[in-house]
Amino acid sequence: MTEMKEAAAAGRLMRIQEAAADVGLTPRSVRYYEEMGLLRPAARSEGDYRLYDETDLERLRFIKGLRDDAGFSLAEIAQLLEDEAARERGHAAFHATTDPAERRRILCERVASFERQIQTLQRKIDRLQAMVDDTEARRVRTVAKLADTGISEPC
Amino acid sequence: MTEMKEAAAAGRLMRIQEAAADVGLTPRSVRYYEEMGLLRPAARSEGDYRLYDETDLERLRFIKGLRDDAGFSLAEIAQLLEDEAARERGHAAFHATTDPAERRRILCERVASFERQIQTLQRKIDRLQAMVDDTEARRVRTVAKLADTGISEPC
DNA sequence: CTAAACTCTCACGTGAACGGCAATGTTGAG
DNA sequence: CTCAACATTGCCGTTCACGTGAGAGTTTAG
Repeated sequence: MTEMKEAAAAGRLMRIQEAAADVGLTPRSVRYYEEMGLLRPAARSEGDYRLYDETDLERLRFIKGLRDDAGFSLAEIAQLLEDEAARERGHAAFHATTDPAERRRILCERVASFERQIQTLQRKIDRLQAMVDDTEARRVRTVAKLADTGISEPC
Repeated sequence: MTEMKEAAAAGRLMRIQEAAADVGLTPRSVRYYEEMGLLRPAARSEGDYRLYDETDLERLRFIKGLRDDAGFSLAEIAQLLEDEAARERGHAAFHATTDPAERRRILCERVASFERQIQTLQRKIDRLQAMVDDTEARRVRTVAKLADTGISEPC
């Protein structure tokens, strides 16, 4: 039992099946997302196997979230990931310099990127909330009619 | 100028193009939704033209909202409309009886239906909100790193 | 070293949600 | 009544987001 339970937290690289299963996708979908330019595996094995690391998994979870929860198309997700990519490039650039001014600029860009992402999601939430409010108003009107029936008992 | 500006509020019936344009859909989509069982036009002309009334338009707007804003599939929308249909049947049944107990039962069912719909939408909002919270947390961490750079000026 | 299990890259197939065209019929203004 | 404008059904085409092999190569336990 000296074998590792799983390719857990550390800097382990996983192949496509394990990676896909981990985030709840199929290998085919993961390859398709790559084809669409949504991600590239951290590395390739000698035999050209795709190898994913933890940041890849986070990215895949992010994609899945946008697809399932928000109903974004892959094209829209690509837009959001453009920002994400810029942040990662910024991360490298951040560690490549020691100039405080430069570091500050990189971090500021990241913050702005996060804010754009939040706004995109928030707009969707707002529209959904409007639908909820609308339905709620109709519910309230119906409850009012219920009171009109004379019987004021709950359902 | 005695002609009506548009087939405005009243009990006017509109043909498919006007109806579709009014809610921002194409005639083709409207026919497809009918084919999928999402709605049936209020009436047909003598020559079998589809004729839509105001409640049809509301229904179409509801469908469009679920599709565009919530990203629901037509199958999921069909589920939600099952409830909507039940409400409309309830509306007829409501006016068909004068029994207060029966009327109360119908209204209670409508309220429950609205509440189910709200919950479905709310679950989606919650998941989106979780993504926003996540992104917000990352933003905050980045802002903290910004403070660490020594310069405490805003961006 | 072998064999099973996994992976690679094409490449074609599929279901959802329409777009678009054809052949035909209906409406309504003039 | 006529004729342009709109409608009908039917059917094939398309895009998106994958599913599903085929055929060949790679990894790794034993």
